[in-house]
Amino acid sequence: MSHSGDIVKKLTEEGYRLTPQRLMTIAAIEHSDGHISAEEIYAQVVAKYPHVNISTVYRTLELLKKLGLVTETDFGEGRVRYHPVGKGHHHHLVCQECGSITDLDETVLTPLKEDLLREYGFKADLRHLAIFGRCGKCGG
Amino acid sequence: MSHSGDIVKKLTEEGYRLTPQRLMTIAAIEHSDGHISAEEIYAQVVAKYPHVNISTVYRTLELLKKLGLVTETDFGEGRVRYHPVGKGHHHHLVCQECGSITDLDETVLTPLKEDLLREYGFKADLRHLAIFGRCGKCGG
DNA sequence: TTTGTAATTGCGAAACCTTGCAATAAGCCG
DNA sequence: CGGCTTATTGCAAGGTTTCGCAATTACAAA
Repeated sequence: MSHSGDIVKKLTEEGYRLTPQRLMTIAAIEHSDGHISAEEIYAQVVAKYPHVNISTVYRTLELLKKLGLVTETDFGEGRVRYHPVGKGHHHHLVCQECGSITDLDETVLTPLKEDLLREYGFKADLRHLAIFGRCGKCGG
Repeated sequence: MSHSGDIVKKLTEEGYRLTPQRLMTIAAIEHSDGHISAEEIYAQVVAKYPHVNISTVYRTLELLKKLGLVTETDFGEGRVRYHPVGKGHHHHLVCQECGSITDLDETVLTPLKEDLLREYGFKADLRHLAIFGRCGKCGG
């Protein structure tokens, strides 16, 4: 299982420095509901360290993505949201008509992932996907 | 089958005005190899109408998307690419290690689409997807 | 604890895309 | 063909994200 601190531990193991900016960014992600934007993270970090720059938050997010510690999902809002991998994976059905969002278990994409691996030798990174379309209510 | 002019025809039918800016944008998309960026479209339009603004290109692209005439694909380059629907659908496997791109027939996603429709009544719009991961050569 | 070094940050600028608003012009109607 | 209406455009400003560079600082080693 995972708990708060996993991300910090991994960073240390990999030899990355634990700066206050990184620790605050990580805390914001881990204490969020799991779908937090860079701007929201930045707001929390600035509350404690007013001189911090938002580009540092973006750089931390990029690092955590690279290490596979957070996933990035585009809900079509004009900005991207972040989720700690330790909190589990899932996907979202986003209705382009009414904007409703339905959560989806990650197993829905397992057959596709296996297909791509078998047919193309490709290891797809499908951990937190937003799929756009029309929900049942809005029909087609 | 489809040919150049389909998009213009559809716009007329739907009551949209055929401005030179729109016609040039459409021509650029239709004469492209099928994966053209807004900036590239803009460069072609400006060559003929130097006073045109890039926001007009973006607005035309948004309109064509809404009408289902072009698809938008994010190859992870920091900008999005456009493709005329008339030229057929396909998907891409994008390797995050070496950057290689493998084309994929759209049928690969048919089972997933049917699944989502059956289980959730959701009509997924999966016409031109970029799937990220690692290709066979780069392994994991 | 102090020093050294290289990773990290802050800053400013820039790239990509969107939006509000006033000016323009496409297409309809006479 | 000429005027009318309103969709469309250009412009300018703003939002999100990235990047180069010089200054800072975390951590290792003395």
